[in-house]
Amino acid sequence: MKSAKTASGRATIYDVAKLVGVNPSTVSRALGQPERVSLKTRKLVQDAVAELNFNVNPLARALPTGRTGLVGLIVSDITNPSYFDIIRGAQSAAAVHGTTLMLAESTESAQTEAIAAQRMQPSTDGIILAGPRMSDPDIIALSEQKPIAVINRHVDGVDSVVPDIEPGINAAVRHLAAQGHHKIAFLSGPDQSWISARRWECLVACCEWMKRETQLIPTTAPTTEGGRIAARNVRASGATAAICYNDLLAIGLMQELQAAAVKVPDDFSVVGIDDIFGSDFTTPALTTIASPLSECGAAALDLVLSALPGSDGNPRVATQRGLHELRATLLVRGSSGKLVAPTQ
Amino acid sequence: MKSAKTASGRATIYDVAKLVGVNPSTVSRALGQPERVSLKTRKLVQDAVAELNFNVNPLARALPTGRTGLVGLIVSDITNPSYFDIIRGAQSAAAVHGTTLMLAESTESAQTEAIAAQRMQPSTDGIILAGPRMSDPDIIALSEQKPIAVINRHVDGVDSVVPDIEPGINAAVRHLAAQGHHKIAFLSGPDQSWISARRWECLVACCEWMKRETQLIPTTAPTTEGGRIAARNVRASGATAAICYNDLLAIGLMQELQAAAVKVPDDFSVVGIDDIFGSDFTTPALTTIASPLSECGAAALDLVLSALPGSDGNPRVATQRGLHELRATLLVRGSSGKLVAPTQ
DNA sequence: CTGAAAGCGCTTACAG
DNA sequence: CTGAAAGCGCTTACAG
Repeated sequence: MKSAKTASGRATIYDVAKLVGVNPSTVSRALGQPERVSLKTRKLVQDAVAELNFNVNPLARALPTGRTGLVGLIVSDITNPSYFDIIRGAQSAAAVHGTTLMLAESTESAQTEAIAAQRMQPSTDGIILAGPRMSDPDIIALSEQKPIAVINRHVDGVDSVVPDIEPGINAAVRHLAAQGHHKIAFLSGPDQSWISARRWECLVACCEWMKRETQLIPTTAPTTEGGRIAARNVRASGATAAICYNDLLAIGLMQELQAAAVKVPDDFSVVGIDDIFGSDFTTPALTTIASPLSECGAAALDLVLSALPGSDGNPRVATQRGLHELRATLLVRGSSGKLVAPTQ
Repeated sequence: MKSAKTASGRATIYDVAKLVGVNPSTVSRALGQPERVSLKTRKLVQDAVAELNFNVNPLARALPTGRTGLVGLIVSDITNPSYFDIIRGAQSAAAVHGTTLMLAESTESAQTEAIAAQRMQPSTDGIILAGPRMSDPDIIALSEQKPIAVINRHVDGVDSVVPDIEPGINAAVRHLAAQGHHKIAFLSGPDQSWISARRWECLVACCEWMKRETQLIPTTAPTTEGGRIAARNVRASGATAAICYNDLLAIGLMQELQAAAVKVPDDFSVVGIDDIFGSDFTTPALTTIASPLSECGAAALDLVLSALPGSDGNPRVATQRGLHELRATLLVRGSSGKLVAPTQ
């Protein structure tokens, strides 16, 4: 540490004030509301700030104002690439607004998630929950303290960002049906995943309409490993195609099927959801229902920020704001296609 | 917001103190140094804390103590999957220590990076710079204010984490030489990337020793797109194999070569560096020099934390601390192999 | 346009 | 073991 201006080694507005010969409050004004200060002092303060290499301490500022300039982002599993896009989107949006992101992970545990949220709560202006595992009441309780935005889940009265999956699922089922598939398996996500249940419901409704069979295959984890493990059950179900809760599951499933000499897509078609990085690296490239994850992250950040006192501040659902880009769309690549050797 | 205990809607130690009937300072002690308070009051305080759902405000605590419990992490490009592993490693390590990560991005610009660091500086206990683009003096200046740890770069007197790339490069060159390759191209990283220069130097030395030719191919960006663009120059160089600054470059190069009907690895071998997520999804799977990125993130966080007043606090280089796992190792997969149809 | 004062929520010597 | 006081760095009515 360098010879200190202050205990923490940095210059404060008092140092600036002394150098300029004004009151600290004037420095504060020159910094925060320059129009309320004479051009001359403004200039003097700027010079002193530059000379002392002064930066305002956002933490100290946060105390009297209640605004920290920090937004928390809690993801359930930082290992999961889907969240990378969300993090990226939120981070970029944050940068635009001069806000900084605080990152935490719930490791798929509702309790860890709640604790992380509690801990972040006092030091942030608001929190984004990406794919939360917490209960609705817990989330609502949280949202009563500070703005909360939820991604991929709907909670009454809480701002949420959930891209419309229906067009994607519809397109996928239609696509598979057209290729001769009659029974479509669904590899589900974690039990507490709200969005997994929605996707399954949507698939059921769609298959009913299209007169196709469908079957739920539970998985041990939303990972490639989980997909691998589920492969046997998928095969045993008699389905000839699968739509998976996420791309990781789909990739794992495909790998395991191929390891068992099941040809994709000739013998079996695989469809993922998300379009994560690398999903087009596989052979065949993964057909997937692309979810605008990065946009979701950005939208969630915008929601939090606009819910802050000073903004318009009406809770709303991003998908209802006419954010037309927040919908899932089918991306047909190589892993889905005509059934060459039906198993039934 | 709920009916407020305080302006920000939360209970403070004053509320707890009032409820218990003690002085706020006693509450503070009961929370921070419970052994300095009678068992009875400690219990009373705990109950009141639970009843009021009180959480200490880390920001307010930070002001008198100078410790924020926050560590900043600045990456040059959040879009680059290599950084995901670093972020992940740092985040996990942070969670273990009850520390929270603040995330920022420099978008490959030295200036943006410096600004981000300046902004983070007052509100964090220390900062991790992953693949910094800033100049040495700037980094040193930063490190004089708060603990700094640098990943994939060496700066005099600054804690740094840089996995030993040499064993990986050596193994790669040996491997390629054994497969009949005589000229090896290197697709370089960004100009300001310290580690790119080191990797190139290392390759030159190794090729010299092994009596192989090598040639530097500059790239426009460390992305798949950059790899694609470089493909033509790589081909023109007469090299029959390439080692790339990172996997993204390698994957792009491979894609473009394949698009031009160049067979990998029969006509040309491609080797990446990092072993990012998805690098084994390609066909052929990418041979790569695996870098322990996640461990680097964790090690950097440990360095920052241990440099804090109260810890032993001697700057050192992680690789010198006997962290044997921090070395790169060759992962031979399908994208490298025997030269079937040499071009020269 | 600027100063002096009080306060944001917490901690920590200093007394007792 | 506990209270009263001062202070961390900043902001914002309130006067002038």
